[in-house]
Amino acid sequence: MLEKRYDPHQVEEGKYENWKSKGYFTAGDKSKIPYTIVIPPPNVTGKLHIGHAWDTTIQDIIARYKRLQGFDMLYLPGMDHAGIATQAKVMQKLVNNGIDVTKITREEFLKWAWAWKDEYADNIHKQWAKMGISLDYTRERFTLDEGLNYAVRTVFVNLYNKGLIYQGERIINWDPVQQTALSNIEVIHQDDPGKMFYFKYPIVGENDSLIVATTRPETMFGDVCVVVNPNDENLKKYIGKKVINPANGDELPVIGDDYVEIGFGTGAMKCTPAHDPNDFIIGKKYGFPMPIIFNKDATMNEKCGKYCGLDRFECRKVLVEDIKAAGNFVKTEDIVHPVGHSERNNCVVEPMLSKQWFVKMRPLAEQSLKNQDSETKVNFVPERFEKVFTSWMENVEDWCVSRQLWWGHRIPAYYNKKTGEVRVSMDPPEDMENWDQESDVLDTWFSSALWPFSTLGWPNKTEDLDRYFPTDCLVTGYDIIFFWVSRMIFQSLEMTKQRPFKNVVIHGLVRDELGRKMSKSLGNGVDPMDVIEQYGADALRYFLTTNSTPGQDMRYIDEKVQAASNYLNKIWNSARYVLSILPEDFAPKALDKKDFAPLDQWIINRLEETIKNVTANMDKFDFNAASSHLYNFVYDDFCGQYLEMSKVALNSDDTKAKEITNQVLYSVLKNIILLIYPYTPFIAEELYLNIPAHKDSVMLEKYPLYNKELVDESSEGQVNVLFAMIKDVRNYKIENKLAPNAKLELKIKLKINVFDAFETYLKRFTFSDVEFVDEIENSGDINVYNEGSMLIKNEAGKEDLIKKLEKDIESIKSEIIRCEKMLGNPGFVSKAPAEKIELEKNKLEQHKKNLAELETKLSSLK
RNA sequence: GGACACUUAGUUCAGUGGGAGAACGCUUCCUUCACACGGAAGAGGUCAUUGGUUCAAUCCCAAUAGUGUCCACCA
Repeated sequence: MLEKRYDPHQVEEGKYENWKSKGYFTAGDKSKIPYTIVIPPPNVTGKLHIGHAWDTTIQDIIARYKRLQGFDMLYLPGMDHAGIATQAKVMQKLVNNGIDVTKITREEFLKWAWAWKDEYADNIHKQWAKMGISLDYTRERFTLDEGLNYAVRTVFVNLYNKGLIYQGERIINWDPVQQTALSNIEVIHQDDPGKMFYFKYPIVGENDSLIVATTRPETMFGDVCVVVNPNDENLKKYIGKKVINPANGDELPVIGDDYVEIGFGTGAMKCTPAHDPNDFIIGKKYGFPMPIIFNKDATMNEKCGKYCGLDRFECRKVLVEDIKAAGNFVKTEDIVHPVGHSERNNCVVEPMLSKQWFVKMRPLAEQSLKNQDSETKVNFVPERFEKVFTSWMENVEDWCVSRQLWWGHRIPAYYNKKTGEVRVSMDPPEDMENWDQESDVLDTWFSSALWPFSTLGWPNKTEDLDRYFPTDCLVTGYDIIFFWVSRMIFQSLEMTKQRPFKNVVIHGLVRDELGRKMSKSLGNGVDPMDVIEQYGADALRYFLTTNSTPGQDMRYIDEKVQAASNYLNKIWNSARYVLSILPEDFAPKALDKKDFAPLDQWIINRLEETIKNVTANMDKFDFNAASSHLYNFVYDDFCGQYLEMSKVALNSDDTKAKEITNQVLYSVLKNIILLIYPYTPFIAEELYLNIPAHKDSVMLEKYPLYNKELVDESSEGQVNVLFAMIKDVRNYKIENKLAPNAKLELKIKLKINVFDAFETYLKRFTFSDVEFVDEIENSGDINVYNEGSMLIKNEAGKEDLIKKLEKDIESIKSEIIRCEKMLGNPGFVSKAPAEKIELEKNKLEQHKKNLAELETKLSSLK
């Protein structure tokens, strides 16, 4: 017997471990059609946040839905080593433990990092379990494990041999805190307040000067020339002359290039090829030297004279003061301009000339774009995100993949100690003593990009790869379309000649109650484990997946989780009630619509309709729409109507009616449990295990299928009359200030013969005394229905009743006017579809009929 | 500078080319034998603004305003 109150903790206790130990999460049934989802591997840097909970719950709903539909469901788990983020955290931990990280070796560090990984992986496993994520742990992978390293090396060597990976000296984004290169998308441009400095660059040998503006005076030590537009009437006379760099007194040539925009700024631009991507292009074009003026930690280096050793921002201050003192300062302006920050630690990124490894993106991007025009395109849900992907691909630049870190896949390149020859190969050269391996590792996203196939054993031709790849569905947030989705697509197409997934379901971000992004600095993050502690995993899951439309952001609102919990309590209690009625020897039988009373038929019609709608929306990944169909069915149809009305049959002497009612109650309850199961597996399992004739787990059941054979709408009209009567009686009692259980004298006449079907219901449920008459007296208070009428003898509240009637008549009159206007419009009659016209005609007729009846009633009342 | 999204009830959000919906909140009533984490009844909206397409626009199109997000090397 179920407890009176749904207690999520009691319900959720032990279920996950049971499922897992029984092997229900394990894929591999060859008799079924495979369906594959790989988890977006969370970083081993910390615990899962509410965004992860959303992401994985969507996946789990799909997984549980597909599994119940009879697919061989593979939901593959794993985690990401998250190079920079993890290395930073482990280093911090070592510092906190008093370890001198400057003396530590690569090997020692990696030992610490692996220990860290184990600890955090353990934590994440526990969180997945709490949330009920049905992952196949027999196939769990880590982006840094042996097999994935093999895949990474294979891809690197392959791309290198095709000329799609190269080593080059280019301007990259330098993170001076982590002291590593970053890719473009790891840099966040934000508008920061800053200053534009204007300096005089005196002309050599003349009493004249050029005014040059810059936001980064400290880079002046790397200036190689000043550029003006050759068509600039005011400035072209300076081309060929030399100017003095006010920072260090160097003589710089003035050159002409139409890259510089006339009229922008002062019209003269200083060129620092080693520290600005545009200047780099110019520097290269004219063959200038490219002096690097920063150390790796972004302090000034020896090229900066007395400023050597100063922090870049400190240098800026001092230098500006010195230029002022020398009389070359013109002015400053306060400006707001975009400044690049490291995505990981928010420090200001420094553009810096550096030798790094790059992936040549153009050919790979072209291939990905071309694939979107084919039948095997990746289907974005919602569709609009495809444009985000394609426009990025169209403009993508080469991808800097080398990182100056330890925690990651070490690049399989080797340098010959004597000749300097570079060799890229799967395995180290045989005479390794003569070679040094590249010390850099690869960008974390390089290995993540291979995730959908590397986890299945690629490049080996494994059974799993053959069976489960390409995967069916990837679920992720729109914020990592560039980082991850795009890269999986091009790597997969290049390496496997197949798309990595058929569908990619994009969701938004979880925001706080005020719509703000959750962040550590605001301290407004919500820990899913706290929510589970308070409301249970099922309520959290239900809330997360039913409160937004696909691709849209969502706010975390505590009351809504509470509402979800109330809904589950509602289902719980209805189940408790149904189970309390079913006889001990109850045995489910196949339903046959010829046994149904009109009410039974009605609820079965509603159920089948619900199954159809839920399934259709599940298939579209629209979980909000799917769940609301079920919600309405549970509250309005099942609990609101059928559960109450069926009490009549249950309390009657009609054993046949009782038996059918029991069968219907059982069937509806079981279907509700199965339909809610993907969302809230714990409570579904608990209820399922309490219904008669259950299997060992709800996970062994079959998902409901729409069954047309059970549907019959011929008695809908009768049921609707009944419901309308009940509603009117309730209204009547309220309007007349009668107690809900007050006895009423009613006279009812129905044109269609539903007396047999409803007499008991009418007597038992809503009314206390029902009197049936053949004719309705044209006096007293009368409520009229399409198929009949109901007479209520009434003395009290006559005035209120008249008021209400008048109000109803007003609104129905305006409806009639609307209909008549429409039907009187020649445009409508000639152009609207025939069925629309028919519909309006019927409406008008109905309204007129209702109006006449209301008016009769009103006049009889008066 | 480009691109995308959003603007609907007090709040958070669904939705549809032809009579405006949910949840929460609010008002009134009810502890009646599944559930007061409940039930019944109800109030509350010129669907941002202005044009256009259409027989018909909250919905499609365009512009405007506001909000948010992403992309972008402009000194």
